[in-house]
Amino acid sequence: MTPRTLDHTDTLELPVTGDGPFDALHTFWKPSHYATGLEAHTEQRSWRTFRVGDLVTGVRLRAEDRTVIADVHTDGDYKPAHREHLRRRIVASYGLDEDQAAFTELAARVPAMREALTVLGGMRQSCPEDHFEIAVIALLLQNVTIARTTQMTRNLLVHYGRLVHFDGITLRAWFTPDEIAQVPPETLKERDRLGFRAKSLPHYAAFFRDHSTEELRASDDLMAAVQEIKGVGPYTAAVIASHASRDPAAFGIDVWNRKILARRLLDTDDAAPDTVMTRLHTLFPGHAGTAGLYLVENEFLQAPVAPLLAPDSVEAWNHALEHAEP
DNA sequence: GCCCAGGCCAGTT
DNA sequence: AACTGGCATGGG
Repeated sequence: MTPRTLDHTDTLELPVTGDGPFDALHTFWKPSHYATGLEAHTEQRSWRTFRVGDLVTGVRLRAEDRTVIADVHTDGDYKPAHREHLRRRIVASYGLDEDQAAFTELAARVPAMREALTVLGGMRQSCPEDHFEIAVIALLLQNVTIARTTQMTRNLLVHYGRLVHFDGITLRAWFTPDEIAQVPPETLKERDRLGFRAKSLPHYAAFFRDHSTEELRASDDLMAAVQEIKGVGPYTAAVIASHASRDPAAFGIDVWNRKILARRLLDTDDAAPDTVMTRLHTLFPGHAGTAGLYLVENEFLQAPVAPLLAPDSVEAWNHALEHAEP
């Protein structure tokens, strides 16, 4: 499959206005995140695709001190509205305007958080996905191993996403709700191997097609609103709230991070979800999500799920994506 | 075979 | 309200 080439069309300089330190590497790249092909990271720079309305954009990100420099690549008619949309999206996705002082103050008083804070201080939540995209990712995480989540993600992106090339890197890009809403559940089940999720994805697509990001951001109870979608429960709703809406208090607990938090906060191999959540909210009132993020990422720092790319392995990365079998 | 994965729903107590 | 079985699929 030959990727569509995106040309350099803009450069955005985005100051980090939130207080406290800024850890660019661990803000752009999360050691615990599985490989999607939507983003690639080296020590010095990151690449990521964004759907901006009708446009597919490819962005190279790097930081110079407290300024994030985003080199934008597109293949379509890039207008001032696209530029403004993308600027807001990147600032929000990486929390460049968020204050961290409240969390840092709480965290400094909790011994179990000391190591994570030392190693990752200045890391912000990262969610380049919009509400629809992160909802789909959470759906694909439900009750399966990461290997199968990765398989399903690849199937969907190969069949319904885009393949693009810019600044020397090849990446996949998301499908929009419109682009996938009409795919029949049988196809999602049989061709894309989604299993019982095949019935849910069309409901997700229809909901996010009919409710804009702006509308959802304004919702006074987002978690309740998205749980109206068939296939969205407490876990998926919390992932959407903590990631896409950046609610620092929301944390999606699953069998995986539950064990990590039980060990770090309760000194036991495992515990009931309620026990873990109560402990997390008690230790970090209003910031349970941020606290969970720090503890989980610290856990994966030494053995990342999708490691950083060495600069000389970009060729192999591109080849793998361009020759992926559906 | 059997068990379990970075859950959710519908049907029972 | 709180519990339970079933749901798809693939890997150990």
